[in-house]
Amino acid sequence: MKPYNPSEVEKKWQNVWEETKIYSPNLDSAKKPFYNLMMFPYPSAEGMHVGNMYAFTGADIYGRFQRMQGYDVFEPIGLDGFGIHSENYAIKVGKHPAEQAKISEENFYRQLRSIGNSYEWTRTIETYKPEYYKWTQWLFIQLFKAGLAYKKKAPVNFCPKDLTVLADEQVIDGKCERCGSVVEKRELEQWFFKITDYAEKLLSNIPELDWSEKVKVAQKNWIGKSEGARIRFVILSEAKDLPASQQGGDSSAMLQNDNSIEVFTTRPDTLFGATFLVISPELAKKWLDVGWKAPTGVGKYIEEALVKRTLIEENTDKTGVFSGIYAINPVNQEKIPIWVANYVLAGYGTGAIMAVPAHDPRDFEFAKKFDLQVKTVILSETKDLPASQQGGDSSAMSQNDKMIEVYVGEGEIINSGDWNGWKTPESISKVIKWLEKKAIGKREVNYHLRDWLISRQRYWGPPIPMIDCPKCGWQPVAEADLPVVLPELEDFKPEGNGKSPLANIDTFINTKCPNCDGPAKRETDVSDTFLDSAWYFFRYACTDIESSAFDRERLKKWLPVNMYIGGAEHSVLHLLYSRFIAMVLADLKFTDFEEPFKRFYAHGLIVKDGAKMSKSRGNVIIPDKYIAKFGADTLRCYLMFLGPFSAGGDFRDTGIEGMNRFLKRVWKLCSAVLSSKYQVSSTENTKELDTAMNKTIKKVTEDIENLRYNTALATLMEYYNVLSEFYTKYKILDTKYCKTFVLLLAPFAPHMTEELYQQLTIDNLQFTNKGKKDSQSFNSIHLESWPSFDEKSLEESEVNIAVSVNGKTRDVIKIEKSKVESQKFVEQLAKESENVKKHLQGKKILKTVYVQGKIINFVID
RNA sequence: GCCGGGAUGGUGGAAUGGUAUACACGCGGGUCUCAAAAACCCGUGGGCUUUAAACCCUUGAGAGUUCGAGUCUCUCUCCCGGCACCA
Repeated sequence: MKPYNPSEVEKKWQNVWEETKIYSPNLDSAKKPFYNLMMFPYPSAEGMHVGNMYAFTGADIYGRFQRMQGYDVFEPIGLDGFGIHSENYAIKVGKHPAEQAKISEENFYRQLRSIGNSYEWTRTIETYKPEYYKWTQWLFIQLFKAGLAYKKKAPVNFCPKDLTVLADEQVIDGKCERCGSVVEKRELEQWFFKITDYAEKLLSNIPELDWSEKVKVAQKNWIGKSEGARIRFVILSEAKDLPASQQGGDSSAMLQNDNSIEVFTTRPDTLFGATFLVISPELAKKWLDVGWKAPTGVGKYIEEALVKRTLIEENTDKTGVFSGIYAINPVNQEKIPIWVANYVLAGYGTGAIMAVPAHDPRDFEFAKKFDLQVKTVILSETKDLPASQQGGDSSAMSQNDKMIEVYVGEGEIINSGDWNGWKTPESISKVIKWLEKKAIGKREVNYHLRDWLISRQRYWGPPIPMIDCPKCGWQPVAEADLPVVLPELEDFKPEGNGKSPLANIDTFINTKCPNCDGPAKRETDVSDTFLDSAWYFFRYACTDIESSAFDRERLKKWLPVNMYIGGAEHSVLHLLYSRFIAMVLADLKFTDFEEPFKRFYAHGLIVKDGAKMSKSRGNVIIPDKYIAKFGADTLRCYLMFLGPFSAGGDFRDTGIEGMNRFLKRVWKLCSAVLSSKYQVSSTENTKELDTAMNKTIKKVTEDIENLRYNTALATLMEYYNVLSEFYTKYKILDTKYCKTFVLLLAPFAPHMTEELYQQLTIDNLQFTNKGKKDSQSFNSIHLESWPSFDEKSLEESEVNIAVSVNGKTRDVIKIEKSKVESQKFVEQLAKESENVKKHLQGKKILKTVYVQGKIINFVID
């Protein structure tokens, strides 16, 4: 056999696989469907880096393993090429995004082919092609029809560099997720999806997901459920200059007709301790707008606070001003002041809070700064607190503030009339019932999750398929008229005027109303890239269907996705959006499942020299040159051997050579075995080989099932060492050991194992191809059955038993397997060991612990 | 601040409460060669500057549970990731 030449072998088999379509399951007739999905790659112009390859290889190994287990594995691939990132790059290199997309697509697909994954190449998707985004637009329309898409003027995140708005999820630490610019708050009219309608379902479904705890917790925190009460405070009638709110239904704490103000709290049990109210500057501004005559200085403060709000929120200094108005605490009728302060958020709850400085650190800090009353109403359960701290009215905190600290924990309610003696938090619901009875407040649940801001003022995305008619209002484009094709624009750059470049194209804008046929105008914004990727896995299974986005029966067969592998950075963005879309489609009776991903596995990150790979650092590794030098198989194995798949690793050139050596040795051994004339089916000493083989099968199988690829490879190396040693010694090795070896290695190094397997089976007729599929022209290793192991062969005739004295190992003795059950025998043998004798000499054995077949421990005084 | 995950040789890492350091990288020595590369062989946690045996120490620090702890419990230090004025 020829020496190992990866580039030759890899090209050869990649072509054969694609021609014979061995990775293309029949989606309608498949008996055991397995949807193996990896996260939609964004086709960056620089090409695929090793981080991508790491993720894809890990996912592919799992898919290949399942295929050899007898599943009809569907492993699709495509490109998420719409979006700001692609558009910005096109602008940078002075190309049109569509032109750049073509170049990137070609390059990315070439690279994807070179890494040797078992992709279904006949069902690719590119989000920027009309045959795909037609259905993205269709999806938008379904949401609109269901009342889940609406356009509204709201304070939104605006990126001054990308010149577009961003969803909450795309703002990290007040900065643009993409470019890192500090995000501004702007009041703009935008399209939203009502993801908040699904907050409860998104949350309550989490326990049934087979996802890592980390990702589940991240989603849980992002949804951020808080249970509590909405409580009404009457405003003192002296404040006659306050106008009542005209329109009802406003969820914010606008003044109600009966001159009251509402707050949300998770601690209604501390209501007796509420010594003042605080409203957000935004809410105060609304009051001003409807005619509130604020005292001098208050209006100025509000304006200033609002300006500061649009900047970065790094300044957490609490500021505020007394509004001049008082409210009545509904439970004790005390007159308490209303303040306007920057530490209250406008977008959460009612935009107003009741401040309980004794039991909330933020309120405490504020009260301390402005010398406001602090009133303890929860008795601390911590026994060693000074008695002075435990209860009583402590308004004079400024005189002795060391004595008073905030207590946020649980305890007994005190100084609270009827509630005294109740234990919190168990009695919170009791408190709420009490409040409801007296019509002071009612139970309320709030979520951190906001509606998904879906519109973008950019060019490179699917136009939002909506038409604004002066008579009929917003109307969806007729489904028969889809897609709304993205016009080819010369000047596609964003202008930053809050409008998409499409707004300059009269021929695009002017259209007819689908309802009344009168003149109307098209929406000119495009949708967020995250919408493209929120449903692509539906379409993969239905790329051959032209009449609809997907076929219900097809989806029933293939979805939810059996295994989804991707980066943890999408824990809240993509995964949450996809779950939302899947739930909506289920509710609209398009599909039969709510959760799109049964199992999600987050892989680790590949770094270079300890730092995240990035263009700006100049440490991005493109796999091409390594593949050219060592082959994709070597690189695949190297990446998987770095460490646990969930942990990622540091990319280093030196390790690759080691892995290349290993594969070369495997090739060499198989070649030698093949060319040796005397292939015997059994030799004198094959017992140890059988044991090693069966052990290896067991371990590798378990490891791959649990995505422990690094230890699977280590086990294979150990197995190689056994085979190699044997062969060196006897110059003979039955090919079955080699066959098993290449079968186990096949998911990791698909090309070389295919070549070796073909050689090993070429004139070996007694070997039947059990896993053989319908119309294959050759018996690919990748369609073979995964080796099974014989439990009996795992048993060795002799076992090693560690002998320890007081827990310290002093010797290891060999015992015949048949004798391990007799403790007496083992004990006696152990005591005969010279070294053990030495340690037992003159000591009294207090106790002997024997763990069968493993260890015997003598406890001495 | 809250939540989640970590810390093991020179390096990446391995270990259902039962022989810590598997597997590999690197390094050292050797074989082959005029020489080098490749390949192959041997060695490789520390005490320990000869070898072998024995002994002692060693899984971030300290305590505890246990016949026995890298693994379980508590306290602490440091690192990584997420959320963060969400009432």
